Amino acid sequence: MPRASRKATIHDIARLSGASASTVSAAPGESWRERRISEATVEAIRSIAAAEGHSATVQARGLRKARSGLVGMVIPLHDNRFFASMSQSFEAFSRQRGLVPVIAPSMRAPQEERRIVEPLITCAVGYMAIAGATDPDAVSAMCNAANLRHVFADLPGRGAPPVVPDNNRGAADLTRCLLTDRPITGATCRDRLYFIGGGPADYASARRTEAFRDAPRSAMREIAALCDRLGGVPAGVLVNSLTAFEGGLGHLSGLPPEDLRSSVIGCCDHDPFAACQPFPVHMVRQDAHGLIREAYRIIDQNANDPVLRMVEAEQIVPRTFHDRAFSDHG
Amino acid sequence: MPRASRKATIHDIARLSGASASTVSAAPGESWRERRISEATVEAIRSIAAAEGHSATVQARGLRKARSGLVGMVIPLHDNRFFASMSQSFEAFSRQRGLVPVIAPSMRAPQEERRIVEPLITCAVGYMAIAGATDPDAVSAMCNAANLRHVFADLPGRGAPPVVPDNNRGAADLTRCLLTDRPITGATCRDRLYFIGGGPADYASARRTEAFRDAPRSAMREIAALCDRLGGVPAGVLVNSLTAFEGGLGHLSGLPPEDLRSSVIGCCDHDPFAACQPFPVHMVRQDAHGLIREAYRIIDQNANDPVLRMVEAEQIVPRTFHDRAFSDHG
DNA sequence: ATGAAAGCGCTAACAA
DNA sequence: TTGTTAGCGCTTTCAT
Repeated sequence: MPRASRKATIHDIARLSGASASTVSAAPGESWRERRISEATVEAIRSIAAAEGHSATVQARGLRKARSGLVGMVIPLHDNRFFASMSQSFEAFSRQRGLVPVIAPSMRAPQEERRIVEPLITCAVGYMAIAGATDPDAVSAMCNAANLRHVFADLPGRGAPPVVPDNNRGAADLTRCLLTDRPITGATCRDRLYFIGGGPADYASARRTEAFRDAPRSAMREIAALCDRLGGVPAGVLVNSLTAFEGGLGHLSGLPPEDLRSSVIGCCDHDPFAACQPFPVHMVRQDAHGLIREAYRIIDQNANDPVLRMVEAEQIVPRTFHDRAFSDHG
Repeated sequence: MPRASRKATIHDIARLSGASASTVSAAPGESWRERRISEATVEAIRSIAAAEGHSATVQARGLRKARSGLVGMVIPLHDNRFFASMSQSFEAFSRQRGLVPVIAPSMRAPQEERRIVEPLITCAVGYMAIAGATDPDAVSAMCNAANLRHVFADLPGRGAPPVVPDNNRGAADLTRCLLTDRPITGATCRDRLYFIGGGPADYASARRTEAFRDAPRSAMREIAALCDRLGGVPAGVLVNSLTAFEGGLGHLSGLPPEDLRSSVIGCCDHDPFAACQPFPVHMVRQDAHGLIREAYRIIDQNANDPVLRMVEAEQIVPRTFHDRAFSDHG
């Protein structure tokens, strides 16, 4: 089924059209206007180029113009709701600008992160977005050495503009919702709000792969121990992440339903199925699209100040999972 | 913070090391052996190249060798568990071979699919994997015109080797599990097994974006109508996809728990949270990694026969969601 | 054991 | 309004 063994070049098109190579070169884009080439010539060239299936080779053009037409993005992994949403948005914004995005997963390992950034740099990407960086300073150093503009998303760095979700705000809103749902007096130990699955240390350590993998189990132990100590499920439980929430469910779903009746459960991350429990679950959906929109705004503006940009998250009220499609992160 | 304005070239390194450009060119790889360059010279060049932060520009090398070092993959969208797993695997296999993967989402639209394939071709990708193709024949035509090897995954095409999940086998296994759980006599209409959320037509039409988005709602209507007609939840419900399952839950979770006690529910797709319901759920997890492994086997073997390769799916028994980490797709 | 030189396909001055 | 020319940075014969 294969056909042509060698692709046509502008010289072939030049020969076929009777024009010169440079005229052919100018035809596809808009530069023929400045070069004052007649529209007729351009049309003629375009049509025979189309017939021959010619299109400028990215390598040659890139070599000449010192730009590859590629833009890079680093994410911890594809196989994750949040980062996949970011990929999807980055794709859309990039294509919209006529650029081809190269998205590479770092696997949450600083070493791998550096290994991933290097080929992106030698690919001559125009700029780079780094999401969930484990070693932002190292990445910044590499980018700066190559004079490459970059932004950080989700996890901040000091070497380039960072866009982060407003986690404090999100958690605060969530807490307020929980309190509205079930006024908490704090009269007894059980009548309080507890936070499960990571604290301040999470930023630096628990985001690493191994800890990440173990998060469900450890959250399950954590919540089981808490309930055991208190003699029942506390009035409010706020779970840090979906992974932890999964573990939390491991304990909570084994309990008789009436044990949960007077408790409110919340999670700082969102998943439509996770939201669908026999008890109400308050969730916060991170705005991955907004994060990337903001990142692209920085890129478009050519900003490079390291001021933190916050993007607000969205409150998800309990049991609304069927109001929106599973894949609808719009 | 930016530093060097222009990247060092082999000529710079040549000048600095006292060697010639061609010698510098041979140093990084293995070709210096055939060229009988002394190991000492190579080491010297390598060290000063490293010091200068030099690495061969992909554009120039690609132009010269007519290969870009890129490999392409087309997926319907990033923001989906199944396809994200495929991306993740494709990444790993590609990097393992020293190639940079470019993964582009087609949004399940044939027109977009063609728009996406074109830049990949002009990027001179070495080969291409197309997952969930909506118009495989058009893609094959484009690839063949560019003499580009390619394989299809998930959805087959006739123009290149296809790797597909063994859906029939998966559904059959699932059905057997359901029947084991709750022997179905078929004595009454309710005492039967029903299939929700798509039939044979799904392959061609319902996979389209619009239908995809509407799937939860339509599945919810479908199952509600069924239960209404039968006067209750049937003995067995097999749901086609996660999106449909989400809609199904919209109905089922509103029912009193005892209404579901004598029914078995199954889904042809898998999600750890979806599996965590107040009633047992049988699920099938597609082997995205296996699909890509097989696709890469085809690429490595340079095969191009259009014989269907099947990859088996994995049975997920009810309520095991906390046995594995959320992100652990092994 | 190494250097010189000729391009890969394209674009942008500079001519005409 | 268009053609000619000189490279972009690298690899690869072919000559030393």
